[in-house]
Amino acid sequence: MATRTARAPETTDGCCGPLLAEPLDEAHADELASQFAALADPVRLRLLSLIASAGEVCSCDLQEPLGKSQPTISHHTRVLVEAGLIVGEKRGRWVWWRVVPAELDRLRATLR
Amino acid sequence: MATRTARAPETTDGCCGPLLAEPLDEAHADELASQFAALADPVRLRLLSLIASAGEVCSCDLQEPLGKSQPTISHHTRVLVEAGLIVGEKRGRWVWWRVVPAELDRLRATLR
DNA sequence: TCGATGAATCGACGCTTGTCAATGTATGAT
DNA sequence: ATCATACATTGACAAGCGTCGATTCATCGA
Repeated sequence: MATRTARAPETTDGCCGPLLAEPLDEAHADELASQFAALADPVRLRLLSLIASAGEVCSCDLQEPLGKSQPTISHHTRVLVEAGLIVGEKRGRWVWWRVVPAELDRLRATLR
Repeated sequence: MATRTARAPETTDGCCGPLLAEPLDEAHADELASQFAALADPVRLRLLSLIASAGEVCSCDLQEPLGKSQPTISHHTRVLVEAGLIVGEKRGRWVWWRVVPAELDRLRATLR
């Protein structure tokens, strides 16, 4: 969530230009790989897709369409947060999730 | 390699428009996830990057920069082939690898 | 203050994955 | 025909990951 320390976009500075232009060094490869790993699970993709297409989603609306337990969903949102792809804001009793378009843009840009 | 049945781009037809426009169904999520999984390893990313930036690369030139054993590299190329991201052509004694730009484009397009 | 509710954490389980040594297979040179 | 070389496959092992039940933590309403 927003209040938790998200450690992903420590990289937002200048990491990882086009993957295909010049060979990656190991450090950048590790960072990139862990971001792609966040997308390498069907449940997380559907989660991300749900959040993105709705603009903003409460956790309470995720469990039913995904068909997973509450701890499992919490685990997946955490992975996406640590990858910098979504952020959660705690409002009242619920957490509202949004995507981070800039981070998706960065990822997309590496596939050039 | 080119002669092995690559089972990835059975999807090249019309799978998976923008991830962020509408919720993914489970089938598409599975396919997409396995493609991202192919990118979710630092060795494979560097492998892909090496191939892409060189245009075409012989396997014999991969082992040294990657610092992995021959079977390990063979394993990773296989994963990338099955994801449809590279193709290999056996010429003489060597296999030459190239990226499949269209497939990378498809993947990139899903991150919108 | 207390009980109820939403979400994060913990512990455990089975499955998948990355890695390598050993072996197999195909191609080229002698 | 035989040997050397380039790559694929197999088998095995450790590490990582997805999942859930149980528990804990935090927030709100009564």
